[in-house]
Amino acid sequence: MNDLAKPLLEDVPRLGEMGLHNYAPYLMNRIMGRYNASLRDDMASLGLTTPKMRALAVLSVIDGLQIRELAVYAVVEQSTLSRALDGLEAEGLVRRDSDPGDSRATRVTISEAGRAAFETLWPTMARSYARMFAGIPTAERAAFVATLQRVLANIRKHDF
Amino acid sequence: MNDLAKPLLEDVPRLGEMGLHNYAPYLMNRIMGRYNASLRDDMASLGLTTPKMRALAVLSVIDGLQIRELAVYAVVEQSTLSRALDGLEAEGLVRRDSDPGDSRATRVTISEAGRAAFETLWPTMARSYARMFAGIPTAERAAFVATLQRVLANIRKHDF
DNA sequence: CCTTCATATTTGCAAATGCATTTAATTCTG
DNA sequence: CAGAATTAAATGCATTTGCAAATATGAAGG
Repeated sequence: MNDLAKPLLEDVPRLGEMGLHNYAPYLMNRIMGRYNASLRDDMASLGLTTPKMRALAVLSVIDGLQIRELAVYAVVEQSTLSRALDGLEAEGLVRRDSDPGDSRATRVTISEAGRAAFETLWPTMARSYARMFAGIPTAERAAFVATLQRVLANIRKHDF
Repeated sequence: MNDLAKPLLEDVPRLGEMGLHNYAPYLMNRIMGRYNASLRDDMASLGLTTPKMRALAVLSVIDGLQIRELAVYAVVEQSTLSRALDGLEAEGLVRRDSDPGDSRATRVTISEAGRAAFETLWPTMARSYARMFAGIPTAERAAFVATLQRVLANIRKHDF
């Protein structure tokens, strides 16, 4: 066993000492739990599920992704995404075409109807976002996003 | 309709303009998606599910909560928590006692075995946490947590 | 004090989820 | 270049989830 690793492991602070409200992962779960739940309710009234909504949101920004890439971006299990795409395709909001460069893969394209659908739900998302950061100055928001980007870079498996 | 609300709604920036990687809720979902998935795998090998693990984590810090409070703290649907507690109680990790002051309610207490169980899984959580914030200086972490607390205060429904 | 409304928890049930497997295609290796 | 290992996506299936209803208790109003 490595000598250097030991002190690090022994130095782990206890959760109770830090307190839940100073533990970033806890706070982030609390926040996203509420954010996603509230968004899910809004989406339900528009006939969309969370996986469908996330797929549309990502595709509205980066179109023509492979399904496995979309799964990473949208933070949805690949099998769940596959079924969400069945629905979106049936509703004419996206198209699945075989990837010309790799015939195992499928590229997903958002349709005009899909863009229109996202346009109708975006104000709801934007409203949630505005509420989250209400009263937080621009500089603080920017610093926050910068840290989020560093954290994502630390833990992501894929390089996107 | 209120005059003041209109300009705000029209001013909503588009997601595409901001880009996914500058959109805080997106980044947080990406981060927590990976964090929770990785933790879930680790917990599975210890025979615990995410709801069980979260309940134990919260109780290790704040014991004797009512179930509905625990559901909020642990970010678990109450019906799901109810079933997770069935499991934890059967394994002797927590106890459910009728609340003396309100016999509709149940207070949940962590047992010694429960604390011990959490002690064994905490190093795993701490390792994930350390990895997330590797290379991020103390001051930046503190600012980040401060912003998280403000955001939570903005969106939470309960005052805890 | 009784009726009505609200709150805490559990449970039934249908739907959603995710793991593991399958199918199909690509890449690697000897 | 044949065979083995890898990757992309879809699907079968058991588990999990969460909504809604049921149960039980407490609080409020006339």
